[in-house]
Amino acid sequence: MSEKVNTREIILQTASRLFQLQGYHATGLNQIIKESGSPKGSLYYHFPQGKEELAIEAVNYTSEMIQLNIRKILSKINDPVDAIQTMIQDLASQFSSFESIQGIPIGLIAVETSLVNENIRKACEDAFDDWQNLVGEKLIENGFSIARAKQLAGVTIAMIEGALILSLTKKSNKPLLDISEQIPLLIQA
Amino acid sequence: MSEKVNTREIILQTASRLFQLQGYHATGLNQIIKESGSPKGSLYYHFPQGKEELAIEAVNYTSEMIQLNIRKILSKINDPVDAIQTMIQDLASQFSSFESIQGIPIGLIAVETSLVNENIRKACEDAFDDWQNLVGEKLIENGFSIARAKQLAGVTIAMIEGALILSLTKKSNKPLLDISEQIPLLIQA
DNA sequence: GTCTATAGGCAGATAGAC
DNA sequence: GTCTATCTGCCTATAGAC
Repeated sequence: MSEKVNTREIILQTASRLFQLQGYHATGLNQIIKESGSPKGSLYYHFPQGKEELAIEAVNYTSEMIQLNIRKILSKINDPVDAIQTMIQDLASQFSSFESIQGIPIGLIAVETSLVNENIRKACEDAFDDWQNLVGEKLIENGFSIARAKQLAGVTIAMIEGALILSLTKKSNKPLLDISEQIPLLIQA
Repeated sequence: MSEKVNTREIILQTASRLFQLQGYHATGLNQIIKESGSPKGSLYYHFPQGKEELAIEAVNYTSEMIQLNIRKILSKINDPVDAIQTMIQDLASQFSSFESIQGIPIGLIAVETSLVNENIRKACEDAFDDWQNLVGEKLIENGFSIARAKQLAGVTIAMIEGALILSLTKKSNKPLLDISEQIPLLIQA
């Protein structure tokens, strides 16, 4: 109903994007308020705990966006090998266009903060677990044992995160495409 | 000959350790000089370009330590599957003891800086390439084609980096052990 | 080569008007 | 709920004595 756009939402989206691109420590609140067009007072009104709270909410927000994407692909493609390969190739195709990449960044924030900030680390752990569970359920539906499905889903997430690191570093989507090719070797009855 | 320990070396080792644990942006020069016991003047004498130069040298230093470890394992174990699994399990075993982990950290620095600092990014890319080449040569010696060996070596590095992220985030070495189990599926004649 | 003091800027956070 | 002014502290970097 309200024509007024939600200030909190704008701040959150801006923060999510910047944390993803630059990481936690390299992203300043001043940059977030500047790019979101909101003053600092509003930021601290909506996120009273400051940068830490904002980071946790941003991780949750990003995780949910990624979950939506995973669900969409998994429901559209029946074969789990095809589905996972499509997920990876989707990421790879984003790579050429812009620097608007989803997904690594939680890995980035996770490693930056895992030894330093327990609350943010936990948010990242939850994100990884949620993605892993989505993939794991798909494998269980396709006849894998629960234990094997969980393991393979975890391995898949690890491969994707690692390939994203290499792709970012090498400025090429080849590492992503290379792991996509190996999925059939891993996932076989 | 000189009883005097090399100041430059101490600064470099301290910086390497801190960058690995905390990342580039979270590590301040003040912390480095405090923990190394060297004054700021010495740091800027040995690394005139400041933090960026120090980070590049630290990445190179860390990469060489890891290369030594990879070479040692690859020369001791003939079977490539065994050798790679041993590398991964070595990493996994470091995990329980301390927070003295090697290896991720270059992934951490890589992602932190890849979009922001071209010189540091390049140093990280070189590190990844060196590790990949060591593994790749081992596979070529064991009968894999050059193309397939390069691809598998890259996939191996990606899996290790990704599993390290998950292991750090979950505070468990299980993700590393899980990828180790999959190596035989990937590497087969 | 080693060390100290300090400059200059930006960080996260807060107070308080509106 | 929104916005500005400001505090304190840490950051990288430099100047210059020894």
